[in-house]
Amino acid sequence: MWALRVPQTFQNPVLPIPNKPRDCAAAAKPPDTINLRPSTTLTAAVIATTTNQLIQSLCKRGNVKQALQVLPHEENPTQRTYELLILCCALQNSFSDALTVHRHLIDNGFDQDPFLATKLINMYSELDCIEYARQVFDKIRRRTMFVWNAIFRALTLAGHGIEALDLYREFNRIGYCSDRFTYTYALKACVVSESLVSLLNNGKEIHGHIFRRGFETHIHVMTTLLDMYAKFSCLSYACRVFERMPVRNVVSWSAMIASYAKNGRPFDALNLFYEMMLECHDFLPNSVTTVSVLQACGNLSALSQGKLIHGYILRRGLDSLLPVKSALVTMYARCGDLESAQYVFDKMNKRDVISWNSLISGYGIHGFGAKAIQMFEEMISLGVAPSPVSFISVLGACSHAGLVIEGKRLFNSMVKQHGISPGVEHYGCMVDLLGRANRLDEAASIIEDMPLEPGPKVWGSLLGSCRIHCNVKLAERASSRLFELEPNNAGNYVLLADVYAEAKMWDDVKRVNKLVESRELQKVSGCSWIEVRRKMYSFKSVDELNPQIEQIHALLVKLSKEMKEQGCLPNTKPVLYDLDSEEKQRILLGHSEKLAVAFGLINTSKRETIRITKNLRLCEDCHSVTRFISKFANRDILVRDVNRYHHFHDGVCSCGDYW
DNA sequence: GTAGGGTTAG
Repeated sequence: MWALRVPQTFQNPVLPIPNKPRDCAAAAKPPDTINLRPSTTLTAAVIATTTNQLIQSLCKRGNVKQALQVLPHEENPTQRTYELLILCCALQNSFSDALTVHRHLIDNGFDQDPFLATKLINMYSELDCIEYARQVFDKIRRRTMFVWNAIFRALTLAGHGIEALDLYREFNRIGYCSDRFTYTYALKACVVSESLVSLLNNGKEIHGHIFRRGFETHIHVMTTLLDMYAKFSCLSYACRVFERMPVRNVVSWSAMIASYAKNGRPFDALNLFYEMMLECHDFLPNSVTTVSVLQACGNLSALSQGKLIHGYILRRGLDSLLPVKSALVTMYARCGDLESAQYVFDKMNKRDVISWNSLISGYGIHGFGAKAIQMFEEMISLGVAPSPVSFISVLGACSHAGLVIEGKRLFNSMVKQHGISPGVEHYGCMVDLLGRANRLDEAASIIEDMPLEPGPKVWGSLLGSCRIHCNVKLAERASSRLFELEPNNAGNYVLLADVYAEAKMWDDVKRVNKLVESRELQKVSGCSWIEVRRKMYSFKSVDELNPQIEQIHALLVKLSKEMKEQGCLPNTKPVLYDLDSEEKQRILLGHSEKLAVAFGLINTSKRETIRITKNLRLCEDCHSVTRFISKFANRDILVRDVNRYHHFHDGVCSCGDYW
């Protein structure tokens, strides 16, 4: 099935290419007196013996304006002259000059030249003028494979996936055969679609064509195919493509590592990286590979692994590129080592908006909202324009720190001061900011008034806040929308059941749990992990696999007695079942994060910070127990949950019990 | 004359 949609741009097919002033065209004589800068006149004139050569020479120097001054004096501009003019306009990013060249080319009868049409399509694509590229394509009668591939590339780069696939269907219908380039563009078109409807089936259909036409051995096509499946989170398909590739190179390995890193399988990403180091003797990982590996380390909070990779990057001299440095900043921040993140950032001799965003979000997840705002403002004062992601980072930081007024101010400054209209993600941040701060009505009215369709993330933020502040009515409203939008996301049902449990509405808890069972949904079970002496240990609730499990349980029972003696009673709210208090306490003692903390206490030295990561939100009881342990055992404990960091020190948590 | 993998958020 092909999805069809007429693009908006087709409604106005004739685009304004201005007419060349005729008096200029009439002056077709040798350029004996042309007003050029003295230095240019000298150097260009020495090399050029004809006007065509002079124009070409000026283009090669990037002087498109001067080349255009000379152009009217050339009676017979050649294809090569136009080619260089087009390339120069694209390189100089000059749209007005591009239109002049295009007009001139039409006037001189070159508009049906497929070679120049290809170049024009590429030029308009680079100038972000996809409508003009499409018009060139529509007008050219002789469509070579270069012309077709150029428009597929342009549409794909512009994110017009549906339009590209629509045209690709036409291409096949007419009887053209895809080559290796067409296949890569068509596959990419499936993932860049602006539509909410998944084009995975189109991708699978193209895969079928590739298979039947014997392109399954082509490394570029296969790598793009692998990447397409990964972008649709179809990891098993991506793996199969990777495994069946007859030849692999650094790009195919990197693509597979990135697929794991981006799809919640950081362990596999790291394992594959190491396998690559062991198995591949003809090539080494490059900077792109290491960026994905750093991302995996950050996702795992695997600080010592991250440091190892950092060492490797330095030894190989891969640290000169900005993406590697930004990835290092993120890795250190996500691994809980903000000092190192700041150190890497400080040592950067050049920074772009992404480097700043990395640091801002780092401060955000650690709960240092004011510092994140300070960095955001410093970035602007240094002349770096904030991107939409900068606002997500800084608004997220406000949300974690409860900085409602500052968050509102920053949100309002988006359009007024920076010309960025808020996207769904920004509204989601505001719902989160207000909701967490128990301003649930305000959060709900943000959703009602927003000009965009609130997606599942926005309703999810509201439901999350309803869970924190136990608002049954609003939770029911948010979840009914979420059940429509994401019927298979078990997390939403769990959140609603949490709200009912807290309100002691046990019949409703049962009803929601039955719904989960009847829909055969898989709840994500809590999992925590800890890195001890460069090894990762993971824990699930009621874990019997760890050889030290008895020792861990004994320690937790001892600590819980100690807590009770000091008047700290267990918080049984997080237990969703209607059980007696003792049974609830027993369940609470089996929570994965407590097991990991106890394991850390047993297996690390007194001065070491215990670093734990959890795949879900930290539960209230585990939070208060960890706070107690940090004082009682005099240990610094760092816990990263799905949202943010908690630094426990001397009985206090950095989140101020606000998370 | 065209091609594959990577950085920031939630």
